[in-house]
Amino acid sequence: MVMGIFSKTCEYAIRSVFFIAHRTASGNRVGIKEIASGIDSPEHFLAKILQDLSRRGIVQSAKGPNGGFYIDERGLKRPLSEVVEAVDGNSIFTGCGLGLAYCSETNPCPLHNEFKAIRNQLKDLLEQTTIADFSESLNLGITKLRK
Amino acid sequence: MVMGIFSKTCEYAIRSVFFIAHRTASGNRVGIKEIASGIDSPEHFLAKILQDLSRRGIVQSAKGPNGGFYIDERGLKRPLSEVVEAVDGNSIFTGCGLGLAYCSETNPCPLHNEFKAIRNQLKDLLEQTTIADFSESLNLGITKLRK
DNA sequence: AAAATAAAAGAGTTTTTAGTCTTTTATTAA
DNA sequence: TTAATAAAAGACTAAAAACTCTTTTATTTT
Repeated sequence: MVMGIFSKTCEYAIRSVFFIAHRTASGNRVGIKEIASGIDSPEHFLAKILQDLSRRGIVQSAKGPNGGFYIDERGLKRPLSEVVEAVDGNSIFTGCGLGLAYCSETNPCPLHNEFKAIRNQLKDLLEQTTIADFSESLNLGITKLRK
Repeated sequence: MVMGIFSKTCEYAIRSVFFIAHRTASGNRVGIKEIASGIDSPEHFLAKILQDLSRRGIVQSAKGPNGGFYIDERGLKRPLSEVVEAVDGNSIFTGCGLGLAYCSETNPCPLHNEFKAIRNQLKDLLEQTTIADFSESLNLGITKLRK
């Protein structure tokens, strides 16, 4: 009954990539402890999420002293939709609002077209904004990532 | 990782009220077995959901022979948003997309305004359509409720 | 009144999501 | 080359959501 648009895992993923992007703009790295406390998430749980994002090349990591997570030039230009898809899959963009597997253009559920418009708007938003897009507002303290 | 807009419970709830409205337009009642098979949901699980909707007055029920569920005149005019709120609460309309409790107009998360537009669109859609609105398209067989 | 019917209620189990704890591996700096 | 550091990996536990099964209560028909 908590019910966000994304899973909690995905919320942590998005907040963490924003945080990492913001903190590693000048080539440095940031550790899991700092990220977890910076975005108010459970440390080890976030570690799992970042391991996965790392395997997928969305974030980069380095072990050992001065190691940590960072995001390379290409990563900063990635749309947010890639983060969301990596974690929650693409059903949020394509799935039927009423949970009907058959639902399609030719075989629509009662709310098919209405939901399509909303899903497309979400899709556009996530595809048009990149990970880097939010560093600026975070820098200025206009937006925040902690609870 | 299945991730619809609504919980499965809520999807069943919406599909069942559409089904009941459609089947009981002329004052008759429909039993839980028929509803469950009509919308492809687990019978006893749906029973719980309908018990709850019944307590809230969204659907009506009658025990015994010729008993079953139905929706009265007032119920048919209820907006879909009441069904959704009864089951999933209102966080879908009000919650922060990134799961941040503090997030608000004066203390926005990085995606606050973007998500607000999407949430409002969903809210409008659900508030402007009533339970009865879909009987017609179901009658014509244009839309369906089974998987 | 008894039998049949059908929802209500209660008490579970299963599955998924979220979160924790411990050990291992890689890297770096002294 | 050893000690320290930090992510990766693995094996868990906890909580929530989804689902099942059984018993009870209300209603109606015979």
